[in-house]
Amino acid sequence: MTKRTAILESPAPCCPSILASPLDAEEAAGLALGFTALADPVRLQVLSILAAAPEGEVCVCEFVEPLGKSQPTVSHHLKILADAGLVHGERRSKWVYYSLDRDRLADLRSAIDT
Amino acid sequence: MTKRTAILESPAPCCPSILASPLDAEEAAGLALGFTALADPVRLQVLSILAAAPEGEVCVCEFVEPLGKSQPTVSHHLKILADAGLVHGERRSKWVYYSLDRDRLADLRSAIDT
DNA sequence: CATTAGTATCGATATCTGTCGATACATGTA
DNA sequence: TACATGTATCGACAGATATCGATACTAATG
Repeated sequence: MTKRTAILESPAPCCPSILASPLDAEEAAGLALGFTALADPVRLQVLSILAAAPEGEVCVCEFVEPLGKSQPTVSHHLKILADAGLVHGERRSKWVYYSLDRDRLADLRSAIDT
Repeated sequence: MTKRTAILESPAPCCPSILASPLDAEEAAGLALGFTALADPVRLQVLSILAAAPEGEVCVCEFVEPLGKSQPTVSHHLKILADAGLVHGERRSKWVYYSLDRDRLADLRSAIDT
């Protein structure tokens, strides 16, 4: 038994909450990875642009001008967000379209839920 | 008028949401400061310890052993959390007691609310 | 006043991170 | 095949950050 009470045999205790019980170092490290992805202005703008996109997806090239960053820098931030599971990229011909993973964002939100 | 619709003359548009409309660089920078405070395992543990404290406050010296960090390091992290508004410290005789600011945490949560 | 104990600051250092130019890779087109 | 365009990776560098020992500050106590 873990120290967090299981809720009806829930298969994966996906997201530890800060406020439930004191986090051990490992849980904290995992959560910190997620929040590190949010801890940058450019990446927050990326997420907000994705969230506002009518089609739900945005091509890499469409980020460059509004963010005011170079293409390699944009690519770098998209990779960090993708590694954190917050976005997903899909190549369609020459272009790569990124979309927001709202479930993953909800996981992080619930981690700081009261 | 700002681009965010005012809600009944709400005085301070305290917390921009990622998902409402595309953030400008300034809004994003402000939010990133908050998430930067959460982007560290030690600080997440600090918050979880505070949240679990029955009295709602914890003395600095009580963090050192469970965190496994030196006293200066603990003090450093508490300062970062305090600067971000997530905790508040109050000196009582020799000791400084820190408590969690749940409202500020809720602000950050709402910023990534769907 | 001297001492003790808790906390914050300082200085140093190793590591991480954001940024960009150059370049490689991928894909469509002439 | 050669070329053009979109994207990712590489290499380098400046700035930020986590950490700790030494030290200064604060408050109680002998």
